[in-house]
Amino acid sequence: MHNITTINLNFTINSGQVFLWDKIEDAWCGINGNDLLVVREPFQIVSAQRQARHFFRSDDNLERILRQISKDSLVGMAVKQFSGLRLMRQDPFQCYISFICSSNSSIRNIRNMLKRLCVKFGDRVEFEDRQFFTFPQAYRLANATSRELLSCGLGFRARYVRDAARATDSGKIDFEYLRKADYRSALEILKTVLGIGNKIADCILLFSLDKLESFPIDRWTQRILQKYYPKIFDSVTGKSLTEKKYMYLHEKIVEHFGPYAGYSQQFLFKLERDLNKKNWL
DNA sequence: TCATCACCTGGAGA
DNA sequence: ATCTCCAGGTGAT
Repeated sequence: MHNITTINLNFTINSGQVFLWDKIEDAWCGINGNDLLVVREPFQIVSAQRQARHFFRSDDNLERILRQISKDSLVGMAVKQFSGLRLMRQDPFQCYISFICSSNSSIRNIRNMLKRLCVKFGDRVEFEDRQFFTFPQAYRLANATSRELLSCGLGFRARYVRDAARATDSGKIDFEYLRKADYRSALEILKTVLGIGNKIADCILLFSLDKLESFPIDRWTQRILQKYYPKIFDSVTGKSLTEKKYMYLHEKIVEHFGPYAGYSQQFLFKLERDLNKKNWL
């Protein structure tokens, strides 16, 4: 049960990384790009499940990472409390669009927007007599009309989504290039897309492009830093996070939490949201 | 460079 | 029921 290879799907899926997952009977079903993933608990990664291994980042040296981030005592506590919580390696395009949609919205609402995009622009797949819709290809969203996007409830994000899809479709944004690029360069490139600022860029980098030093700083993360680390992160006081402040904070964060700060963030985020009884999916 | 403010929408809380 | 408020931010002034 406390084997380090055992994944707790409930913790993992309900930690704000993904939006298109549903628990159906005893299985968790999720959309990842063009794939439908179906997993059941207790879930243990075995070598044969190549796709699942990749998705759940089983290539990470988890023992080393958890040891490293547990040097911080609060993170260490969260690692024990949420044993089995993992970072996922999502389809980059889906992750990119998902977090662009997350802007000034709630998890429930984000999920609704994305589901409607899948139904309207994705492909229908069947599994065990149930219907699912995969995530749209970039060209489908790039060619969508604003009326169609608005009908999915995107609101002011419709323009962002269409422009972002066009950037991918035209090759201006190349995820495999970004995956190989260093953290800072990749961040700057993502931020050239309308609707992507520091926070959303960090989410995309952490959840789909293997940048484990990313530490998205949002309302919750700010709150966590202020509440538990008032001395170290005393610069989080103001409401607005300016560009300079964000960069400075990120430096301090990596200095304190280490090169796997992204994993730390995931445990802390889960801890604080649960503590405040916030809903997930 | 920094602080304010508007922004679509729908769910939760009063 | 009806209304207000706000939600994992960003872009424009």
